[in-house]
Parts: sequence; C-alpha cells; structure tokens
Amino acid sequence: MPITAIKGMTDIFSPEVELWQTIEARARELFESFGYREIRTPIVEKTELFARSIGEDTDIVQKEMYTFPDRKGTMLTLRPEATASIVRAIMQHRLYNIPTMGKFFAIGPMFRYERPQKGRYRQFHQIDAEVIGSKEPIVDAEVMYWAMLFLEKIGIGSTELHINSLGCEECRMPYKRSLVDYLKKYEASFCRDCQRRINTNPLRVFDCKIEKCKEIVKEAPRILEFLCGECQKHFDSVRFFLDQVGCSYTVDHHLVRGLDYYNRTAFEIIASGLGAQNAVGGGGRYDGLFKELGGPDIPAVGFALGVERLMIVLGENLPGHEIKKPDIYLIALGDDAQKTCFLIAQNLRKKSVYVEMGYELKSLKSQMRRADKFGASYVVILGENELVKGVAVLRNMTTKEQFELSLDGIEKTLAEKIKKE
RNA sequence: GUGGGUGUAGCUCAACAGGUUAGAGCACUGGGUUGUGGCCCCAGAGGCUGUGGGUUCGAGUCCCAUCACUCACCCCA
Repeated sequence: MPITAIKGMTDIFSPEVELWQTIEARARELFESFGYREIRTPIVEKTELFARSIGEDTDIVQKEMYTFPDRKGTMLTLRPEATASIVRAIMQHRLYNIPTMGKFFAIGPMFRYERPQKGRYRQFHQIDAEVIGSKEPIVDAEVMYWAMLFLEKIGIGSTELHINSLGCEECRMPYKRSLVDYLKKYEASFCRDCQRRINTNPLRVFDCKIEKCKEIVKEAPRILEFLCGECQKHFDSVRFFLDQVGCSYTVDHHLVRGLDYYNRTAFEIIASGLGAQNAVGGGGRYDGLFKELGGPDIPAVGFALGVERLMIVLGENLPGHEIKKPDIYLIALGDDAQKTCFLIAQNLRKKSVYVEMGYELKSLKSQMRRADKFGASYVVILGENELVKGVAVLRNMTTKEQFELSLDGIEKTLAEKIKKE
C-alpha cells in the first residue's frame, strides 16, 4: 500500500456516508425552520484571521493549525473552526445590513494538527451555526434549543447541556485576579500542568482530572459570584428561556471555552460513549469579535457540533439505513446482446429507473448471482435467442415468475411496471 | 509533543512453551451437464506474518529499532 491517507484524516464511504447524508439533511431541515441560511466560506484563510479571532495564545493557534505559505509567501491556514471565517465573510460583504439575514449555518471540514484519538481527528466536520446582530439572551436560549432539538431529532436523546457565564470584560478581570490569588495559595499542591495553567490560563485548572486539583478547585471563587449586574441579568434570562421551552441543563461553574473570543454565555453538550472527548458540541456568545476584527460592534452567538462525534454516539443505534437496490438488473449474453442492453440501460435511467447491468460478458449463472447480490427486484435477460425473436426475458426475482417482453418499446413497458410498484 | 496497547489473506481471527509447504470463517472466482440467483456441494485464487536489523541449527512467535493504527495525557467539536 504505497500511498495512504494523511494521519487523522479519514475516508468516508458507504454505508456510513449515507448516514452522513441524512444527518446533514436533518440539520438543513431544522435550520430552515429556524430561519438559518447556509453560508459557504473558503476552507483556507489568511492565518492572521484565526490568530486574531481565536487568540494568539490559545493552543489552537499556538500548535494546532495547518499553516503554510502560498507561492507568494502569504501565510495561509486551513480553517480550524468556522466562526472566524463566517464573521469575516459577513463583515466583508456587509451582510449585517440585510435585516432578514442574521442567522447562518455551515457544514464542512475543519483542520487541527492534533494527535488523533477517539472522537478527535485532524480533519473533522462541524455543523456550525451563528446568529449575529442581537445581544438578547433570548437568542442564546434559542440557539441552545436548536442544538438540543437537533440531537433529539437524530436520535441522541441522552445528552447533557452544560451552561455557564464567562462574564464580560468588566467582571472577568476582577474574577481572574481573585481566582489566581486563590490558586496561588495552593500552588505547591497542584500538579505540574495546573501550576503552569495558573499563569497561562487559570480557568483551565477547573478542567483538571487529578483528584487533588479537583479538591482544591471546589472551594475556588466562582465566576457567577463576580458577574456584573448586566451579565447577571443576561444569565438569569437565558436560564428563564431555557426553562420555558423545557430544555434542561446544568450550570457548570467549571465550564471554560478554549477560544478567546467568548463572553457571557458559554455552553457545551456532553454525551456518553465518546471516551475522553465527551463533548458533541459547544459554543457561546462572542459580542466582541466583530470589533476585534476591525468591524462594527455587532454582538453574536454561535456553536458547533462535531459530526464524527455524533456518529460515535449514534453507534449501534444508527437509524436503519437501506442502501438502494436496483429496480432492474440487465444481463446480456454475447456481444450483440450487450450492445442492445447498454442502450436499454441508459434509456431506463433517463426515466429515473435504477438499473444495474453486467458489464462483463460472463456466464448467465454468475451474472444471476451478481444480480442477486445487488438485491435487484427484476432481472432482464437478453441472449442470442431472444435477440433473434425480438424479445427479452423479464424475471421477477422474488416470485421467480418470468416471461418474454417485446424489445419494441421495452423501456416504456419496464418503466411503467416499476413505477406501478 | 509524552505515555500505554496492537500490527498475520479484502474483513474477523487461529497457529501448544520458538520446530516442516502459516490455517479457518466470511467475501471473491469458476464449476455442480448446453442459458437462470439465494441454501448446499466441489475446486481455485489470494499472505516476503507492517518494515529493517539482531539472537538461534531454526523466528509469525524472543530482543532492538522504525513505521502505521489505536487509546490516554494535553486540548477541543
């Protein structure tokens, strides 16, 4: 096997690909009900876009991006997430000026140079949604509701919605200070990773899986106690609307997001069966991002679902997926018969009949076996004898009944027969 | 980047404590009377045992290295 796919990048083919198609179709349907419009942005962007939006100091930007110069030396990056590109596109085309266009969705591949493991790949796919132009908490709630409803619709019922508020600039700084002060007191007791985190990204200490660290963190100050009046009001309101639609959730004080642009509402959807990578989706509010990227001051909320992770969670409970079976399998015996069959096949397909045919001139027996493997409903046999008589044999594969059909207008006869069933 | 696990036929797996031409099931190809599928029967094809070294009279089996896959850390969807 000389050339294989790149590490962490997978080929998707039947029968899984059909499942991908339905998942995507369901997402599109549901987006439509909520008024989302699709947006397709390039997979490659200038590196600067991601560096500025996601944050220079984040892991994604520091060590996980596929970055390379193009032939003129411009630094480009394969998108590691969708939000930055979408925000860029909205700004570039001033889409925020169109009153009916505030909700966008995108489905496609993302790239991160990480060590692959269960539920984590270097090329992975996201279903992404972004709502721009409103700072209202009602939107946050609706966005989360979409995600939970979608999961339910595709058969993933047992998930947990975790929410938290990250506050705004005003309340986050005092909180961070207070948290760092607290953590520093116990610095020596933390694991090496956490000791590092205290300085680099103190909020992440909450995620540590080591018992000792968890123990200390339990008593740490909570962001929610530091929220300013506005942020508190916002968060309460988000909760109110979630309650109203019967969307259950847990407030997770430890929930932190790895991208710098989030503020206020942050959420994650956790599912079992995923191993260590247990989030099927996550998102939050990013009111400052447009401005940060040099655009107008436009508030926004968004989220992404990991398609591969959805697949893992669906696991065995995949919605039954029948691969389409041919209506007719054409068997030709001999060169002349094959020429006629070829024409019949194409004519039938023009009439939207699913036709398979034996391209190899093999024995009738082996062609019948192949027709059976395809699960064809009917087989049409055309050999020398039939050709002379100007007929073809039609065999019903379930009843085993067979009779001759005139070759004259045979496509019409067959197409009508198929459509009647 | 750091650890652990695993690499034998297209797939799923065998091969006693190192011992002849590495096996099975499924899948594949052909056949079981001239041109009729599923079940069954027969036959066939398919592997430099991931790769490279080493130990040994002898290595799929033991050792080292390397690569790939996988799980976990880290981080995230």
